Amino acid sequence: MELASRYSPTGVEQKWYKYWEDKKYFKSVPDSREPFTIVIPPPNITGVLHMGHMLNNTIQDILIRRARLQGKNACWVPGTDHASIATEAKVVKMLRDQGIRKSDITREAFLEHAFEWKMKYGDIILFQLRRLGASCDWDRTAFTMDEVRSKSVIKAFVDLYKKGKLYRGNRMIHWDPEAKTVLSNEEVIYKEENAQLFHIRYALQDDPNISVTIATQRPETIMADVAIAVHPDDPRYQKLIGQKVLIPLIQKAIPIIADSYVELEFGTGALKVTPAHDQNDYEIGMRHQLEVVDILNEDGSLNSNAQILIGEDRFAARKKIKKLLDEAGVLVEIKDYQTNIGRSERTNAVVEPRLSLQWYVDSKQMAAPALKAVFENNIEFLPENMKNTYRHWMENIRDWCISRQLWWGHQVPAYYYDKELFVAETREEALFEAKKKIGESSFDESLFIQDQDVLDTWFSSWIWPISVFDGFSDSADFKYYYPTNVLVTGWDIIFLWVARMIMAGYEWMNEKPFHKVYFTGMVRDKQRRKMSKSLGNSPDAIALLDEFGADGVRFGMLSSSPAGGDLLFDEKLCDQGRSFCNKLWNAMRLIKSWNPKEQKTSMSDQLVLDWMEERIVEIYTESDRLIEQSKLSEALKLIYSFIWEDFCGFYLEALKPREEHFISLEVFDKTILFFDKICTILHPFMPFITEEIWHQLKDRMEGEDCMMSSYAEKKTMNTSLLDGIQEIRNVITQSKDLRNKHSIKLNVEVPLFIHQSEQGSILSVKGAKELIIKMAKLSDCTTTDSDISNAQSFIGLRNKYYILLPITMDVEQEKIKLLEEIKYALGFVDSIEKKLANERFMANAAKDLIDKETKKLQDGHIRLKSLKESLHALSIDN
RNA sequence: GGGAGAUUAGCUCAGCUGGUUCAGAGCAUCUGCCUUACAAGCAGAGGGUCACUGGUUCGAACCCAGUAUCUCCCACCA
Repeated sequence: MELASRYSPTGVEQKWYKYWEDKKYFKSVPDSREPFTIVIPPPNITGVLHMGHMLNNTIQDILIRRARLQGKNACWVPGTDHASIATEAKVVKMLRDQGIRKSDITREAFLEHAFEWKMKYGDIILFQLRRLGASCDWDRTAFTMDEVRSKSVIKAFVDLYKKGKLYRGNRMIHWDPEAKTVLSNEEVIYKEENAQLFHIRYALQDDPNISVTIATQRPETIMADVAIAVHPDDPRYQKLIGQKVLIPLIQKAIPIIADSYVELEFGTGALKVTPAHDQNDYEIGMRHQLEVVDILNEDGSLNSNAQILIGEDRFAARKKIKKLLDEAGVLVEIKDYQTNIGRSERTNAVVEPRLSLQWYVDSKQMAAPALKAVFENNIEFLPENMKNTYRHWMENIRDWCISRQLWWGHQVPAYYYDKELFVAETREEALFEAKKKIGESSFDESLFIQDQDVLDTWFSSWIWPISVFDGFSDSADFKYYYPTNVLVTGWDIIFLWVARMIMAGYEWMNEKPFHKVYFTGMVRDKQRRKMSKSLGNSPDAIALLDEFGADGVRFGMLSSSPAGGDLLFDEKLCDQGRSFCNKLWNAMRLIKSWNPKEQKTSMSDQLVLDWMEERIVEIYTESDRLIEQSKLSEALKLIYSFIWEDFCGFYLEALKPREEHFISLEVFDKTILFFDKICTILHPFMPFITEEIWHQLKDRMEGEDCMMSSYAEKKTMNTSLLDGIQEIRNVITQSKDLRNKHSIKLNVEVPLFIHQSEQGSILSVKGAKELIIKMAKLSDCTTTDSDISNAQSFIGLRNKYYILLPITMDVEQEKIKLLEEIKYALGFVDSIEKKLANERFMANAAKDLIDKETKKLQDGHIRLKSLKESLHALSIDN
């Protein structure tokens, strides 16, 4: 069977994914093994796979596959988030396209549409994750609004309420006029934007000739003004305090008050006080017992309290009122300035401060154990500096507004009868309580109504590590899998999600939800811009998978992605991943072309085999250590260069039969064994190609799959062998380089001489000679006791080497080269001698280090001597 | 306003507890090669005052102080 010279992931990836799934390799049930658990950060059902997901889930898959190879009971729980605001917006739009308005249908009808939408689109992203190779236990797929998760949410709410950690409060909140719901602080994104500052003149009620000029960015709210505030010490306004001014256009009289909140320097030093539409104004209003005039509707349009411009949207109203004020002659000036504007994370609408009655979680007491856990390193953060961010937020935590004026979500399990409030897990329970309190006889059930709001999406996410295992029902799964091992997520949701999960873990289970949090960076484009739909700079994830294959993309995502650091995505990296697949593929093709035969393994082959055996142990140990430290990209880079340089570049080249394809049985078998191990080591990173090669290499028994193989056993390493090969490779490179520099083609075979030193030479290693001759394309390789003056030379670890090239020597050039090397060697020796002569160094340095330095000094002296001899010989001969 | 981090090759970044075979990798560049697995390849090469200034130390890319530039987070004044 002829294999193409290029690896094609198409078909191969689908084949193996199905194979693994059919064999139920992703499935996990509690058993006696050690569990290794990850819960997925549930993607929104409105989402399609983007770069952030790919990065995130690649990392999770690597960790979970590695755990599986280590023999642990690996369990990766997938699922989706109902994404209250985002989904509701999508469904509203879908209905609008069908000519249906949300306001025209009932809550039940709307939810029916919404569930229908979810059924149709909600799991798309989970299928896209399969393309990436994600080895989730799909049987466990959870959804934040499915039965178990919904029950958990309600339980959590009722429990908190009973513990007195939930309350309703009438406060200034952030209102999203587009989604028509309240938002939590964390859902508002502030950004500096260009705005205008309007200076408007308010005339005194008693004397139209005197006026006060205020500065505002929102002139459309002047009708909601209830006072003008000035600083009590401001000399400009001293006489006016206590008097009244008229609001322009509507001529409403409002008092001038003094409040030290006002800054003298800003604007005109006079502040219009609008309690209904500004947090700080609200507080001023409270202090001065001012009324609250709300002139905005929930959609951001002006209501009848405004008296003018009723029904106009706030931004349209701003334009219009500007004209009106100008015509009235009260618009003094307009200044451009920059200010922070808060926008809704989901709809991007400018948020509106608004006074409203909402449900809150009393967060302060919950924060304490959550903060402690992280600072005592009971929960590890990666990168560590995220701890500071976390602490700052935790120490200044504000109560969490959890109610939302939406339909899609978990309806607040609170019920009202007249003015009485009943909170219970079911309507029946609440009803029972209500009747008990009110009295059965006078009870009118039609007056018994449930709270119309739903809960913040994050109120279901924060118990996700608990609810996916049905932890509130004390399940066996929960006991086995919780706490989970690691959470992999972006740092942008550290407050929205991570911090709250930790709080929830301690609140209900008195145990952390995960041991470690691996924060990934944001995926950015080459210009460092965050990838976003609106910029159009985000590549289509599926198209990428099609083009480069999942393994290629996984390689690309990971190869430049340290924890926490942002990833500058470049398709080139995926291309490099694809090339790597091709390299592996061709290594396999080479091995498959060999004809194993009963013959003795040559000495040089034996040397290479022994070396590779050591090298694999070394690479496994080192890469394992890196993964343990969560340095995944470094681990991958290490494995990559090992495979490319050592395995393909040296090992296979060294063993490759020159003309015939015959090879000794031992070499053949061992090579396959090595390749097996390499596949296993690489598998977590690039699962598809490794499984494919695994099966191409030889016929496997049932269940003998790369995904379920086991890691190489750790052994102590023979470092002298590793050093020996390093010297051999050095000699080979230098020999080739010298020929290259002198334009001697590689197929011109030339002799190499090794100057014997007291420690002998590399040729004392069995097989070294043959190996050097073969790899460096030499005619011969022998030792010598004297200097070869007409040859090109180079210095190895301990020996000097001469390569005899068919050229005439440039003596002067050679001398300069030697002098430079001598200079360096002198400095080197000198610095070590100084170091060793230093009492403080000898007293403080570890013994290991001193030994190492002593050895370095010896080597240095040998080199120096050899160099000097060469220079001497060169001078005498010429 | 408060806080965190960064500054190393043309670009993107490694460099763990200070120790001159550690100043590294990948990409890019240059030179030579279609050498029987791979041109998505092979053999090589060049390139850095480790932001700046001091200090600690026998020794500093690494520790300390200051300066400059940049990034991010939090809080927010109309």
